[in-house]
Amino acid sequence: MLEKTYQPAEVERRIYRHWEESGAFKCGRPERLAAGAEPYCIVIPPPNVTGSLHMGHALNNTLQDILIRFERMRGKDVLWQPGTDHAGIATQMVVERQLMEKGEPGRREMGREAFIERVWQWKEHSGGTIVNQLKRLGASCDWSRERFTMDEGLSKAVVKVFVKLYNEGLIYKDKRLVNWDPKLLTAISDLEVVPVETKGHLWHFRYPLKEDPSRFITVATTRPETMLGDTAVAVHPDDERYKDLIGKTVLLPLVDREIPIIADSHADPEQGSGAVKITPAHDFNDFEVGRRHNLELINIFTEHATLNDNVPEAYRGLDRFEARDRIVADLKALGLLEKIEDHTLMVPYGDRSNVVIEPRLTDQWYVNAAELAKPAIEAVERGEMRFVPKSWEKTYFEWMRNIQPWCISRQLWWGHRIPAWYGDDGKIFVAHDEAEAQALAEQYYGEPRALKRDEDVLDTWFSSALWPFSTLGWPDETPELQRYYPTNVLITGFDIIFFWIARMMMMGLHFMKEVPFRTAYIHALVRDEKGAKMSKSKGNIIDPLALIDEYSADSLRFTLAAMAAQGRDIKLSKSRVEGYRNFATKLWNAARFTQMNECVRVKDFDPHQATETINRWIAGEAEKVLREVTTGIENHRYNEAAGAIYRFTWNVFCDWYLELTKPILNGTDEVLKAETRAMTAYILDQILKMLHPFMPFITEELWGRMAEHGEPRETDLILASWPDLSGLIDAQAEAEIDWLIRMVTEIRSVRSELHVPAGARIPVVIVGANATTHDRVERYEPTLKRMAGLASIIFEDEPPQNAVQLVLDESIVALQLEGVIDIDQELNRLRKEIDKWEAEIAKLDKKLANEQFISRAPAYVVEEQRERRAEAKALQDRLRAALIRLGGSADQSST
RNA sequence: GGGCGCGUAGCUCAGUGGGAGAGCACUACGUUGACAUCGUAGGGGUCGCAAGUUCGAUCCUUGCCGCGCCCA
Repeated sequence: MLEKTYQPAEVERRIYRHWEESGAFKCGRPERLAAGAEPYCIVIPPPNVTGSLHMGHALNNTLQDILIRFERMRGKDVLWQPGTDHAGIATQMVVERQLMEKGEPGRREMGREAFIERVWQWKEHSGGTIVNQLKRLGASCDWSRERFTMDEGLSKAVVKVFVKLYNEGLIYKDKRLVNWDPKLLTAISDLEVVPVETKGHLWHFRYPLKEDPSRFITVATTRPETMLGDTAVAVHPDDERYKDLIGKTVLLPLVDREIPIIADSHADPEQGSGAVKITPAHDFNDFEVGRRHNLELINIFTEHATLNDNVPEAYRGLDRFEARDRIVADLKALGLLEKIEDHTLMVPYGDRSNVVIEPRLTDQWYVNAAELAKPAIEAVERGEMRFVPKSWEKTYFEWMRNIQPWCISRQLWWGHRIPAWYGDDGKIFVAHDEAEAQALAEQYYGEPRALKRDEDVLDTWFSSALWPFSTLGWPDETPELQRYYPTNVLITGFDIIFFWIARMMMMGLHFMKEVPFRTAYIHALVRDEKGAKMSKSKGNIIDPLALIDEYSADSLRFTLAAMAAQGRDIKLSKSRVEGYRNFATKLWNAARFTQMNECVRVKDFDPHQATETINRWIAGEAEKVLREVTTGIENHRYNEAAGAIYRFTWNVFCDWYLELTKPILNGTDEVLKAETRAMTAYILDQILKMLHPFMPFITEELWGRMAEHGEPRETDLILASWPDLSGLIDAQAEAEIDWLIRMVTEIRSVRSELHVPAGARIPVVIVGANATTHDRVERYEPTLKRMAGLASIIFEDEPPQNAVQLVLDESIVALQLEGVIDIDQELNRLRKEIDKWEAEIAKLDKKLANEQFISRAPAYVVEEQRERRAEAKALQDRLRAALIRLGGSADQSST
C-alpha cells in the first residue's frame, strides 16, 4: 500500500540511481537496434565546467529531457549526448583566485605546465558540479558517453580543424583593433563584450589652430584621456561651418603635436560640435577613419590600460581614469575646456572580468567567418535547418549576413594551444604537431631550425562549434558519427544563437557537409517575477536546486514545461511550482485510491471490449488527450502538452471518473466491478506514460508500486512504450456522461446558491423527461444521489408547488426544498438567470436581424446563431414558468 | 537609429475572425474512508488607447501610449 504522503526527495534519488545502474540512458540498446529502431539524437549545449545549474539550464534541459524520454518511449534509439566545455577564461580565473586565496605562487611564477596541471586537478575534483545537478533534475543523458572539450579526442578535432582552415586560407593572422580586457590581459570576441548604458559626459575641448593660435576648433569626446593619442580632427565634408578649416593644422594641446583637420563623413554634424577628434589606435571607428586617411596610429596604453611612454612624461603610468580627470583639469586650466554636457553612452564591459574593455592594436588569429557563413545561411534558406519559432531565423540571417572576422586567439594558458610555430624570421608553420612543423620548416629553410610555438590558446567556442560531431568521434569515422549525425534538434535560448547555433552550423557544414541539426528550438529566457533577467549582480536569482529541494524536481520540471509557451519569456513564480507540486500529490492520492479499491492491471486487457458507458467514456477521453499530448510535444508546444495531461488527470480522471465509478466499486455487480477495476488500472497506466516525460520520478515510482499486485511489469516506465490508443472514442458514451456531469453540476450549483446545508438530502421530481433521460436517470440513480446529495428521484407530469426548478435540456428538475430555503432568494436567483438569458437573446436577435450578416456570413455560422437563439429562448421560457410557479411575477424579471 | 516581442481577471500567464480561459490569490460552504498539498460552489476582465478592414475584431492593418530585449 502506498504511503499516505509522497516523499519526493527519497524517491528521486533512488529512482535516478536505478535508471543509471540499469543502463536505461544508454544509446544503442541491442533490442532496439535489432528491431530497426530509428536513431534520435540531441547534443547538450555544453555548460561550463565551472558552472552551476541556473534556471536557464533547468528549462533548457527539462525540454531536452522531455523530448528524449518521449522519443525513447516511442521506441527510438535515443542518444542524449552530454558533456561540458572547458570555459577558458572562467576556469583560469577560478584556479588563479584559488591560488591567491591559498597564498600560493601565481600562475606566472609557477609556469605554464605546472599551472595547467593545477587546472586539471581542479577539474577532476570540483569541475562538473553541474553534471550532478543535471542528474537531480532528472536528465536522462547517456553519461557513459560524457565528453569534455579538452578531451584527447576533441582536442584532436580542434587541431585538425585549425590546420585545415589555415591551409584553406580561412584562418589567418592579422593586426587589428581587438576588444582587450585589461584585467585578464587577453583579447575577447565581440560577443563576450557587454555594452552597458552609462550616464557619462561629453567634454568639449578647444584645439588651437597652428597658423593662428587664437582660433580654435572645438571637438567633443566621451573619453578625454585618449586625446593624447589623437592624430587628426575630422569634420563632415558638407559641414559649412568647417569648410575653410579642412586641410589646416591643429596644435594638439598638452602634447604639442601637429595634427591635420580632415574631411570624413564619420563626423556627424548633429553630434556635439560637429568636429570629432580621431584616435585611430583606440577606437574602432577612428581606426577605420585612420585607414582611409593614412593616419599615424599612436598606442598610448600599456596592456593594463595605464598610460605608456608615448605620452608626455607628466601622464606616464597613470591609470586611464585618473588620466581622464587630470587631462580635463589641465585643459581647463589652459582655458581650453569649453563646456561639459551630460551624455548617455554605451560602455563596453568584459562579460567575465566586468572591467571596461579597451580597443587595442594587436596581432591575433581570425576566422574568416563571412566565408563560412555563406553555406550556413543557404542551409537555413533551403530549409535544411529550421528554426522554431520561425521568427528567429531573421535574427540569424541578420547576424550571419553582417558577420565580422571572428577573433579566436586568447592570451590565456587554459585551452587548446594554437598549433602554429614560428621561425626566427617570424615565418609561420601551422601543423598538427611539432614534428610536422619541424618538417615543414626544414622544407622551407632547407635545413632544421629551432621553432617557437605560439603562446596563445583558442577561444573556447572554437571547440564548442565542433561539438555536434566531435562528441560523436570525429575526425574518426565512428559508428556513432555515422548513425547520429546530423542530430535531430538543438535546444537553446535565443541569447546563444550566435555563440552556438551559428558557429555549429558553419563548422558542421564545412567539415561534415551537412547541417549539425535539423531543428533549432529557441526557448524563452527565464526571468524573475518582475520580468528582469536573472543575474548574480542583481541578486534576483532563483536557484533551481532550492526549488527542487522544496517542491521536487518533478514539480519544477512541470512548471517550466507548462510555462514554456513559444515566443514569450517565463516569469517564474513560486506559486506555480507549488501548484504543480500539489498536482503530483493529487496523482499520488489517486493511485493510492485505485490500490485501495483493488484496481489491479489485467493481462491483455483491451479497452475496446469495455461495455459499461462510463468505462467506454474514459477510454475515449484518454484517446483524445493522448493526441493532444503527442502533437504538443512533437510541435514543441510543451505548455499545451503539459496542460492537456494536467487537465485529464485532475479534472477528468480524478474529478469525474473516479467519483462516478465509486458506486460501482462499492456495489455488488461483480462483472461490472471487474471491468471498472481493470479500466481504472489501465487508464492510470496511460496517465503515468503520458506524464512521464514531464514528471519522470513520481510516474516511475507509481509504475513500480502499481505492479505490487497483478501482472508483473515487463520494463521500467522509462523504457515502456508510448500509449497507442485509437478507436476508443464513443459519441454516445460522451453524450451520456456529459449529461450526467451537467446534471450533477447544475444541482450542486443551485444548492450552493440557495445555501442549502451541505448535508441535506433533497427529494427531486423530474418533469418532461424523454425516454433517453428517463433511462439515464434510472441507471445513474445511485450516482446522482451520491454526487448531488439527493434523497429520492421520481418522475411526474407537473412540478410540485414551491419546488426549486432548474432546466436541463428538455426536462425540468424540481428540487423539493420547501422549508429548507428562502423562497425570495430563489426568486432572485431565477430572475438573475432569466435576465442573463434575456441579454443573450437580445444580442443574438440583433445579429440575426442584420441582413448583411445573413447574406455574407457562412451558412453554418448563421445556423449556429439561430440554434443558440432557440436554445436560449427555450431555456428562458422554462425558467419563467418556474418563476411563476413559485409565485413570482415574470414582469419583475426584466430590468 | 535598425530589428524583434509584449501589454487579456488582484498576481503569473494560455488562447481565438463568430459563445472570454487556466494556475495562484480571494469569498462561502464542507473533516461523506484516495486526497485540507483536498472537495463543492462563487465573485472578478470596455482582452493598453484610437482609427481602419470586415456582416462581425480581443484576434487582421495602421497610428499612438507604456514595457522589455537584440543590434548599431
